[in-house]
Amino acid sequence: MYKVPDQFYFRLHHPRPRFKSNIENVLIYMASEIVQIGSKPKAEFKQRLNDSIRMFPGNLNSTQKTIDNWRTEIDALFALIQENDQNLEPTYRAVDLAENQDLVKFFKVFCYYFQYPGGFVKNHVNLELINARINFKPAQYILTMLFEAEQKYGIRAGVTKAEVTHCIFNDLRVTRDHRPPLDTWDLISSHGVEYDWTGDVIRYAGDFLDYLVQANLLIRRPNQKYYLNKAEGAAIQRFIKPYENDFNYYNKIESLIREIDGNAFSEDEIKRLMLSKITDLENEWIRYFNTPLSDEFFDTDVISLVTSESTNDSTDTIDLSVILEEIADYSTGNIGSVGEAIIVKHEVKRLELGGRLDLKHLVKFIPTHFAMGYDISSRELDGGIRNIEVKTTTSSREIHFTRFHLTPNEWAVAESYQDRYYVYRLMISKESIKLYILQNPVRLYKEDRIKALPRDGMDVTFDSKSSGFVEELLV
DNA sequence: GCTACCCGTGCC
DNA sequence: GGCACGGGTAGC
Repeated sequence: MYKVPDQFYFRLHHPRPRFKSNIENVLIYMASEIVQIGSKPKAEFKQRLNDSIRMFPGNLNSTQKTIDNWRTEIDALFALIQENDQNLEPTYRAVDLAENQDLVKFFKVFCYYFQYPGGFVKNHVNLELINARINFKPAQYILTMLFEAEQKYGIRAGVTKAEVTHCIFNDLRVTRDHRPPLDTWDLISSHGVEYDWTGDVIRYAGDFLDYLVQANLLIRRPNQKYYLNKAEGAAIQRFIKPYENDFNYYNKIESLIREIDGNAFSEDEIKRLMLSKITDLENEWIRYFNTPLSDEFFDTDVISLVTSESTNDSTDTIDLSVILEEIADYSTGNIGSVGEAIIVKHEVKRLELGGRLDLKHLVKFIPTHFAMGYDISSRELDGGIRNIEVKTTTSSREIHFTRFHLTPNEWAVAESYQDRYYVYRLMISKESIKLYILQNPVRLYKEDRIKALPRDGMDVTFDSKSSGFVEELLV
């Protein structure tokens, strides 16, 4: 059994995600609820968020303890809430996730910013990391290692959770001394030794590798190894390059260190000063974690997502690449415009199959700046108008619970067009593209078939499993 | 005393 | 073996 030599052993840790198998649904739910609550005094904010968590399917009978744990741990890890004066409020990241529902992008950004030391662990833990001189960005290190190994040896380089745990995460020669990634690869590939695979030991590195999969940067094969996702070459290069901005604890505490060096403080005083400085950095960390990145930097490239090597052997999924070839012109757009392009194709096909070739040319995309309250003007088979608002989500795995936001204008337009107004909910994942069609959302709401909460328009929630709105995508 | 990550334990 | 509940417990 391989063990890191004692003098180099330092076990890294981050808050443990609950709901691991359901993380996409929980994250969108939490972000949406946090945005819905808005800016509120601390106690009220916490209470309202607890109430929301309690309403999440399966939580009705959980103890208060579990509810509190959800609230604090999800926020600690993903930085969805920030302090502002005496209030708590949603962060930019929470708003972006709630509104755009681009989970792949969310995880890319998360992995990009994730580092040790980092604001997601308690201050005294960060102090230990700083005292140990740890300075480690796991996404950058892992992606660089796999990329360089592939370049040098011309192979497909894959790693297991256990290898990443014992040869990268828990070894100061990497996390403190920045051993060249290729050297680490050589070590891993030459080892031929057993590793400790038991639960908690490999949990943290394992979770992080899974986040890289959610970000579409790695793929996990049935042999339990993680490989670079060839379809995301450009994004991977962004992780490998030096960062555009950085959150360097060591630079930020430099002046304090100088002050300590110049004075005869006791050990307790030094610890207190350091902890207080790290506490001060906490809000700055949340702001750093929420720095918006330019769209072309991280917006999900839908082509890359669906042309990724599949992680299962299912053969009954539709051939997504065929669909995407047809909309190749849009491949650099954000997920919203790709979704709209897919729906234009879908509508043309629907009219064709309905024998109305004469109406095809009337399917039109309406640019957002016209503020019509819908994205696409299409036709019914009887020639009547069908106005369509497209709402798109991406994630690595399929998600089942879904919500979307309609602006005040969209909701008002929906109300006036009634049965002529449709919401096309398009959910793009590595495994499939699913389309849910909601005709006349205002009526569905009045008939209690969907839920909607007013917030600068309406937050609409429906359950894709039980509501029966699913429609086959025709492209 | 309370809060919020930490992580043992037991379920699936 | 993976995963989450909810008790543990350090630090505020």
